[in-house]
Amino acid sequence: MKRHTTIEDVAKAAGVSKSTVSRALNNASRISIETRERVLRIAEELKFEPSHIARSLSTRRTMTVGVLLEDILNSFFTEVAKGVETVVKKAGYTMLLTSSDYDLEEEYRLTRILVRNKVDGILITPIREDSKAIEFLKSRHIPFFMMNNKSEDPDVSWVDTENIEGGYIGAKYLTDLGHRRMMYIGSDKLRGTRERFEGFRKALEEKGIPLDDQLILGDVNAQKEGYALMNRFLEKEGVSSLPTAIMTVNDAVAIGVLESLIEHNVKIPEDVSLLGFDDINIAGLIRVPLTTVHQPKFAMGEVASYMLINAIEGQARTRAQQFLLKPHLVVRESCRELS
Amino acid sequence: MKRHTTIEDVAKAAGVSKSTVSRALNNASRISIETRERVLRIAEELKFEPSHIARSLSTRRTMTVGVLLEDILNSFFTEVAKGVETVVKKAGYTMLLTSSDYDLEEEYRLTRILVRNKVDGILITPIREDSKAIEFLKSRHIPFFMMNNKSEDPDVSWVDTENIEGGYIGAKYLTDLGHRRMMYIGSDKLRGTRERFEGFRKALEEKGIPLDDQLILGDVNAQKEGYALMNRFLEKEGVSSLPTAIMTVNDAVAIGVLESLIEHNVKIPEDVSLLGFDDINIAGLIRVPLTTVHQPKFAMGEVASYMLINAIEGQARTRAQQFLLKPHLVVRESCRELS
DNA sequence: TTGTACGCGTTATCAA
DNA sequence: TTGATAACGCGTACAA
Repeated sequence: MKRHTTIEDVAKAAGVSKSTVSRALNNASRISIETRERVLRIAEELKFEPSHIARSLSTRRTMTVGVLLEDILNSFFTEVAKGVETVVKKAGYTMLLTSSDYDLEEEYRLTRILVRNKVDGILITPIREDSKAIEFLKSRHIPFFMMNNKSEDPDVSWVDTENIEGGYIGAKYLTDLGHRRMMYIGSDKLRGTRERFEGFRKALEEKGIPLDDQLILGDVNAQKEGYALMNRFLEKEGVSSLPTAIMTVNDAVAIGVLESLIEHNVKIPEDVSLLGFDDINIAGLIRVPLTTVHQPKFAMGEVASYMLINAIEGQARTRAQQFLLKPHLVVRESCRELS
Repeated sequence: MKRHTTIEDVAKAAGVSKSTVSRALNNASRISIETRERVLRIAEELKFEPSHIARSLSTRRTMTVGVLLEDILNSFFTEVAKGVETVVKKAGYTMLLTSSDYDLEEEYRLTRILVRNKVDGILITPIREDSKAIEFLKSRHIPFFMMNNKSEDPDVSWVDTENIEGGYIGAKYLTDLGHRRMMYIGSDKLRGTRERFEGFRKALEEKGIPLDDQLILGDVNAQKEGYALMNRFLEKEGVSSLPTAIMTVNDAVAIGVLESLIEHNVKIPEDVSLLGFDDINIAGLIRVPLTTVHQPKFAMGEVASYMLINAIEGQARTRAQQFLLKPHLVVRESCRELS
């Protein structure tokens, strides 16, 4: 059974006590330059790596933040994570990344695992703002920050895009192009979708377009699901029952839908206009460059992690904070004007 | 200063000792049903979460595996990670995900952080098979498994695609289409690229096409870099000096290159044929559906993590293992036959 | 400036 | 079936 080198080994090799080694590694003060350098040299020779575990147990700090995303295969989330990583790393923290795949039980399970791991704080894109995971974090007084969702609770901090406005911008663009009969694909279980749909509704109302005529298709979040849903629809209802425009809850779903449409020989945007949401890095490069509503993803990760670390390290009990990010339309080639 | 509930608190509340609580939580044996259920109930009431930190310190196991990727924004790697997550989760482990961004120093730094965190094992897509990070892992006898790379060292376990064959398949396809003057974009610093290029060379040799006529452009791995490189090339050399076909080291780079070409009004595949590598999930959906060499990404993650956990948990000192995965060509629309 | 001794929260060992 | 006690490896008052 091989054991790793401990602080004790270094101490012996240097002929000093554990505390001296510890001071040499952390506390620059209260130690003579000579012994400090000698200890450091010996530690390096022995390839000593201080046990993060033991250190955390002692200091009650782990210097890690847990990041719990909904779908790691959707680059919306990895772009957010990239923003997180940037600021977190600069502050000396490590991020622990996991993904719930939109499964509430899994989200709860992973949250508890993060807490067991004693992360200093948690960044989460919650499936629902009132999920068990959120309740758990609140009751345990774990510093956390919601991303890509909102909460009515004034004690909860979050950063989110103005989804109603985003939905409105997108739908207004479609109605301005002359579309009257549309399909909205998303998940009514998610607040973000509901808000985007609310904006969609608002835009239609303004033009006096009845909502009853619209097709609302739900519970879809991931690319695969969008693909499967559209396949089912086309096989059941046929191409002829397609509306003139489709708005999806995010680009991943839009791409899945696009894939299905192409396989069924539906031309975009000639036969159907397609509008996404998020503006993920690939959106402009897919077969039909996707017109979509841009979300500031990287900034979302930056803001959330910056504020979380503030809360972790802040001495005074700071108030919860909320941030709204502005979306904007990015016009590409997936929508056409109706003649 | 708020403290979390510990095993001690539960013990007091239940009127038993720490050891009994511990047994109730882990060891089903050697404890009476009644006390066990009572303890568990009380633990639940107190929302007790055992400290993973303390447990790890005691058991010398963390039940986490570190996953160190090269580029988290390239979905090749997240697809591999998805494969890892699947088997790792089933075995009760958590994965700790990080990304080096092709930076050797960063790779080394992150490796040491993972070791400090006392992960039970490490899965790594190493930038180089002989990097400091790998040396470090070997010298410290940390169980690890290389993905997406090979090693001559018989003690090192790895899983990789047959890159030479992959490069050959791709280049042969291009030469069969009649291409004679090509451009190869990758990084000669990476073994995978060198191997793929070796296959490229082999295919050209078979047809008697001189290698000297080919343009070899290096150090490019990520989408952004591919985009920047092609921009520089076009601005310096002009569109007229473009070859008839471009082969890239991976799809991410191909997409970046495509982006640049489109902006310069170069038509794919009419003006230039473009061939990728990896077959990432988006490859078939980009503006010009990408003809590419498929790698079994998910399987790569599965094999590596399965074997790593075997090594971690295996009692007998198992030999190092090597796996070669077969690539195959996926023909889409980004290459054309030369008349 | 350095060393001693204790605490962090859990599991493992050995008695009872 | 239970409980007391010693690890696990590090940081840190407090003492020297």
